[in-house]
Amino acid sequence: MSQVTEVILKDGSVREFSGKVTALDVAREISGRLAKEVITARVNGKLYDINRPLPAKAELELLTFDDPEARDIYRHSTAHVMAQAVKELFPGTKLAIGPAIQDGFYYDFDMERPLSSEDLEKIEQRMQELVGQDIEFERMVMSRQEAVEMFRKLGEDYKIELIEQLPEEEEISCYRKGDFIDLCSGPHVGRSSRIRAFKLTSVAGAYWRGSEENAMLQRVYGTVFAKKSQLEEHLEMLEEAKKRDHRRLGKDLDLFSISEDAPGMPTLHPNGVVIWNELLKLWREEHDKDCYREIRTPLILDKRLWEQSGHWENFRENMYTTEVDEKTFCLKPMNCPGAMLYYQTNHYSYRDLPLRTAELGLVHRHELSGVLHGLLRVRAFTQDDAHIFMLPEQIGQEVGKVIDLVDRMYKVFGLEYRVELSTQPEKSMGTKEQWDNAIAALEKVLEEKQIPYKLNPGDGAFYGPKIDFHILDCLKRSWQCSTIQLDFQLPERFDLTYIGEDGQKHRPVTVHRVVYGAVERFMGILIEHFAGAFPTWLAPVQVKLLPIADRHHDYCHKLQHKLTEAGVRAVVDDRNEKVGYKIRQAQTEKVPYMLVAGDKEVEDGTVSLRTRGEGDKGSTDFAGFLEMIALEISQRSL
RNA sequence: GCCGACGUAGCUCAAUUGGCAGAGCAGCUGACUUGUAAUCAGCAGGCUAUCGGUUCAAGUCCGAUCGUCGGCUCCA
Repeated sequence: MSQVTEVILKDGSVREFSGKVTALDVAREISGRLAKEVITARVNGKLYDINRPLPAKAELELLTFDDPEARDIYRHSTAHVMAQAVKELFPGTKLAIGPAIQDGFYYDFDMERPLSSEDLEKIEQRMQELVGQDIEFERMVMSRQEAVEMFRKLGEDYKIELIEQLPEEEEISCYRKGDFIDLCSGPHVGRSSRIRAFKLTSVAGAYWRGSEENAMLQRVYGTVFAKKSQLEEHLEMLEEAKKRDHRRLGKDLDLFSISEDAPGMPTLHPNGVVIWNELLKLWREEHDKDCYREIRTPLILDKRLWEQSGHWENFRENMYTTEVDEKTFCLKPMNCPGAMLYYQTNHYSYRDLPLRTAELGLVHRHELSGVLHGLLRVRAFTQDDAHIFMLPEQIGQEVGKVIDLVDRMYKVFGLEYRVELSTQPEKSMGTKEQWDNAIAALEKVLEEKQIPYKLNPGDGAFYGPKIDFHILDCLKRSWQCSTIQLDFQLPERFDLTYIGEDGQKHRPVTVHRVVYGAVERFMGILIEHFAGAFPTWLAPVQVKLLPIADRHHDYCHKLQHKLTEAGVRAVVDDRNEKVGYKIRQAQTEKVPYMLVAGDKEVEDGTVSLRTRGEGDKGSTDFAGFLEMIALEISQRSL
């Protein structure tokens, strides 16, 4: 009796096959092209190898590289080919893990000596050969014991550790490619020849399971695509991203520098300070609208205070200290204790709340040297902080107002963001009940505002849960900017009170929140976001006046004066150079507007306008230009 | 902090097996008086990150320190 397989395709059509049939067979039936491109199949809702026989009744969906799940399988299979190549080239290498990641994959290896970039080339070459051999990825299911024994024989200690930690009911599967066997839930791409355009990009150390306690492994990163053109496009994109790197642009545009003598503590140059001041101007305008009151608290405070706040216990390894008069003082890593001291200087009625105190506070945190990264990860930074003291029933309203403020301000820059909610970490203060209430309050606000968010269990601050706003940089790395953190602990520790309607003392709730996060980091993100071509309102120099010859200098200086009076940042390039040269420099400085003036313009009282983006715009009436640019600046147009 | 790579003029980069540290741009001086992305000529610019070692000789080789860069979250 021959077995019949009934296949239901995505469009609802039904096909019948006799005997063993695989997803690849079905794809071949449909079209030769699909057979070439199919990577994996969804069979009755489960992902299947395309060379795995289908069950008697199969609802089948064929997935190609365009599908995100198939893409990850493709990447993961490439990681396996790489592992095979490494094991062949470096016998004795132990395999750890090799997952798919954004744009590619990696594999961690435990090996005798570190890999060099020449090794990467060799590995890549060997991979090319393996792919060319067109070996089948063969799925093997085995018992837990069989698997452990097999990997013990192979000396794959990490695989044994992984198996032992898999849940009891989990099926143990391996994949064999020629002589190479790896533990893997699959599925894979069927045959190695399906893997086409790959490149190994870097090698780095990485700890087994990400913990410093464990062995340091060699991690090889790679990227892979279904088509060569896609790979090339991706590599070009990375090159492009490098040009946007804020560290490169910070130097080119003379915005900031970081001295070897102050690692992680940036020095802002005059151009950077212009941007800084504009950011703070916007910030103050928007905060005034929401009735924040700005305060300033000390940089250095007695250790006693940090013991009271709980920072000494929970944050000590990140704090700088100094001895003065036989007392220990700490350089503030956060602004909250200062804000608490301010609250304590007065008595409050429930009518005084919410009290919104804002502070642009410079904080220092001793981050590990290896994590420093331009302006994006620093040791000294200015938080655009605020502490809101409120009645417990005001939480929803106040957090909602902050969310609106963040959204309003990010829109000015055209930045997109993702929201995350983080809950109670292992190391934390307060009771489970307090935490649960706080988390519930935050969830409620997000849901009421219909904001999609990702849950980060255990990622909250030690004093309370938080809502984070993440912005992506040019390399799609995610950076936390705004954060809204509930805190039931500090009011307790500092014994903050207000007098309620009942005439009794009550405990206020505190929200810590930042919008930019760190002003330095936000600037770094903006530099990359705009690739240094800032919108006019942020541009360090908004207009450059370019006289053609010496006799036009006076005219240009007169116009510069008018621009400056109107609040426009304008400079005259009165060096003894040709206009082409001056234009070239203004362009590389990414100045939004250039005004060229020669005999004709002086005579007519006009200017010849050139914009950064569109080039020569021809003769323009100066008064009209002034009006236009003043409006553009005041509206903070993008 | 850990793993790896790197550190030469303000910037970008050269310098053969260890054999006199060099170029372009920027800067300064002068000439040219300039019309939409680089005018020409000249001058100056350095304790090769720091400290120590090997050597007749070190930018180059060895060791340490400091810093920078890429990773150290993605679970078979």
